[in-house]
Amino acid sequence: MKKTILVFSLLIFAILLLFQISKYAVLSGSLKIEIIIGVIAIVFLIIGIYINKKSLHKNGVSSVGIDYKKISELEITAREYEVLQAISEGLSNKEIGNKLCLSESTIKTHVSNLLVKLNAKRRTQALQIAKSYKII
Amino acid sequence: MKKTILVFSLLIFAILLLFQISKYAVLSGSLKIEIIIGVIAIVFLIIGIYINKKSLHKNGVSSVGIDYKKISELEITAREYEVLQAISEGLSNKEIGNKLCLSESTIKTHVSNLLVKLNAKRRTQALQIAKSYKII
DNA sequence: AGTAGTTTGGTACTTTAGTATGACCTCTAA
DNA sequence: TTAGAGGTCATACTAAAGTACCAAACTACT
Repeated sequence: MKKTILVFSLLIFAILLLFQISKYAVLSGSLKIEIIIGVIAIVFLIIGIYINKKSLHKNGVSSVGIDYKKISELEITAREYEVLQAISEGLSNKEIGNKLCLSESTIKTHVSNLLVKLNAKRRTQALQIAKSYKII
Repeated sequence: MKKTILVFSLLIFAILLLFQISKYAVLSGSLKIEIIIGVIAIVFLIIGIYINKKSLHKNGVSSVGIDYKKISELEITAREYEVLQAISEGLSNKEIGNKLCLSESTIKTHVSNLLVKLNAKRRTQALQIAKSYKII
């Protein structure tokens, strides 16, 4: 948040500076009006692109990162988290067991524990909840 | 494609017009330089935002929205898509039936069709595939 | 009016998921 | 050293999920 404020302050300052420079440059006749307008146009074109990209990142799908704090808050263990990730890949219990070199029983135990910790009734609901918590 | 060329031609013409108007307005002293620069800045800011949005739409799917083209490409019907969305909310077949005022049998039919169309073996896999296609 | 596609629902069945419980092992901190 | 936590696996069970049919009704288009 602080970074955003800093960036915007600098941006506004730069724009004001640009305005003043261009104004005096034109009045003193040291620069042609076409060049000033061209520079202004290019600068604001870039700013427009930048702002748009930012806003898309903000309310977009773009991954923000995983909330590791939440994972430990929910007391989800490393093994359980591995299983959760495998579930999100759409694997069955047997396939997860295969992938992690464990028996299907073990996976079932982990899944059961996960469902309790995530307060879910099904693995699909666990997925939805985990996503809302930003832990996958 | 023709539309794009037309839009760009008009845009370039408008920009050139703007340049000339602003130049003569300043030289004749009928408008203050600050106002001209401000207008130029705003216009190019908007153009920048517009171009960026266009380019995002162009190379693949827009990072924000849903790839509706892909949905129809996969021949997923409206009802099936509703069911797919309900699955992504972590609902069971019975709950989906409840939500859409349909029997569980009907939901099972829709789910089965969805799995075939998405080439998935399980609903969790369907979810993962649907996400990779950006249709949910 | 007939055809194709969608939607809805059913039965009967197999497979997968999930629960409950108990057992054994390993590691770590009190 | 012993209690606790994490991990592993098993059995037995119930509940969902998914498959494979079938059939009727309801569009929309020709």
